[in-house]
Amino acid sequence: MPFSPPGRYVTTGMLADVQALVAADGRPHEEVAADGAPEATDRVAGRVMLWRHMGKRLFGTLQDGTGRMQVSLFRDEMDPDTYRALAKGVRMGDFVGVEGYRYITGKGEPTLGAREVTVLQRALEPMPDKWAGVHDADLRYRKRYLDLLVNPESRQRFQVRSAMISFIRRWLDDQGFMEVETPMLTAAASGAAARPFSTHHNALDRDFFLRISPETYLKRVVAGGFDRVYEIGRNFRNEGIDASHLQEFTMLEWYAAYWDYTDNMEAIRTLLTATLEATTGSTTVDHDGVALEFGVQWPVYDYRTLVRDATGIDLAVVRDVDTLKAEITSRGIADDLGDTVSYAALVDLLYKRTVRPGLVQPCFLIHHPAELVPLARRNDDDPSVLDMFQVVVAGWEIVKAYSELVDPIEQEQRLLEQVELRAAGDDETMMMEDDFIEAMRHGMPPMSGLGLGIDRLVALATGAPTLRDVVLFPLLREAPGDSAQAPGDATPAVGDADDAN
RNA sequence: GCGCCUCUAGCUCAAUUGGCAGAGCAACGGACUCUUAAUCCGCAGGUUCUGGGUUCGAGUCCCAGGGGGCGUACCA
Repeated sequence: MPFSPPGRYVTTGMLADVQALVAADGRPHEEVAADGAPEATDRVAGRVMLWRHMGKRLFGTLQDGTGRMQVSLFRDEMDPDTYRALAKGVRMGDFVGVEGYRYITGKGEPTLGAREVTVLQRALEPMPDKWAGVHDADLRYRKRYLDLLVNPESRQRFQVRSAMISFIRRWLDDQGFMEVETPMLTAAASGAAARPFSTHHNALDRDFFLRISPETYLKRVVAGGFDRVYEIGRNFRNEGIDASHLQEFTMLEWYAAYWDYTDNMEAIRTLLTATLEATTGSTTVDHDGVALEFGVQWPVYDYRTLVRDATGIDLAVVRDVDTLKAEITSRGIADDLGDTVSYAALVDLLYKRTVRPGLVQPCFLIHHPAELVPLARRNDDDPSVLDMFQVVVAGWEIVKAYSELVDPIEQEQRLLEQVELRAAGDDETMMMEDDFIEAMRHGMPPMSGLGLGIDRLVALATGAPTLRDVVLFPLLREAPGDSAQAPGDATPAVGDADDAN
């Protein structure tokens, strides 16, 4: 059967909306038909999910972004040849438009009785099993369109994701924050302790890094006079993959002049509870059968106290690499620490092994040792710790924030210490950024910034066991036999390639 | 990176101790006037991830490689 699909199909509404209208009408078919040939009142379009052919009558189920709705075709109500062609020619997966009249079937199903059916586009490949769907994780990630089509819980995760980001944007806008964009291709990877991806700019014949954090650029923006700014965007870190880590992940960072970290503690608690309430309808999140309660005051834990209670190691006393290394190994917390050269890396390892897994309910973790973050402001009463906090939930860090270091002299000194560590073999230190120091020398107001891992928040809120389930197309290895080139391998064709777009 | 598990038809899964590779759904042909995963009849569908090995005989056992999952290490 030859179909000639049109490029456009005007509907009178989305499926869920039309279905509600039909249900509200509520007239059985006999009643509608008693008045003679019923007039078409609605036009809908969607993908054919079911097509049940019963001789002189057939029922189809269409699906669009709002839901599903049943349509029916009667041979007696249209040209028999057309009916036959549609009954035989339409397959699951095809897109069709249906113009028809409203009625309720004997079983109570709101249905659009077709006067005219338009095939909008055929599907040449078969749909996944209509009942079993797609379960294979590999297939779900590589062919996400099939996953979204047949797995409602996957659909819903991405709807929640979108709603959360949208809500967060509005909230920040309402608080007087301005959304800005800063470079992803940068000369120095800064703002976090992580290994970067590197790439090459041909015309400049120079290597660049994909940003691991927008932090130092956002501070430059604040220095420029925009007192409250935020950016929602991708960060890239050249690290391993697991349930709570992705190579590219979406981060919200904001900076507010004249705030300190305590202002951010209050702000993030307000924002997160409001976001959960608005997008999931509750401030309680189920996590493997444990109810995570966001709607209360979150406990505040002192970092070094927790580490001391969990391990017996007092980081206020143990201040150098070698002693700490000895303490860790002698207590059997870790054995192979031979290549770890920085105090910060050891502290971090200690905390992640012993403390973090026990932090299940939402909590604030504050006053990390000063060595951990070279961009954070020291505490006035105890300069060996930072005015900093993290929000930890279910063993996942979803927020990191601190009062910012805005003293250029101290900043330069602390970045120099990072450079020395790098020279000693720690490849996850920050790089020196002279331009950032210079910006600070021109003057920066006191401020506090905050970073929120959007993917993790969405995964927690939707019960997704892994971040790959809340990212549409997570990075995977090349599929066997896949001829597509990875983006990094793309070679421009001969000639000008710059007028694409 | 390392360790463990896994890969069978388009999809979801079977296949006894190593003994003829199967089912449901989808597809294809047909029947059917109220279906809801419609039902019924028929038909077809395979490099059992790839390559090697052991064996009279391998989906099954062994070796190497690839994809995926989980754990672990690094990171948020």
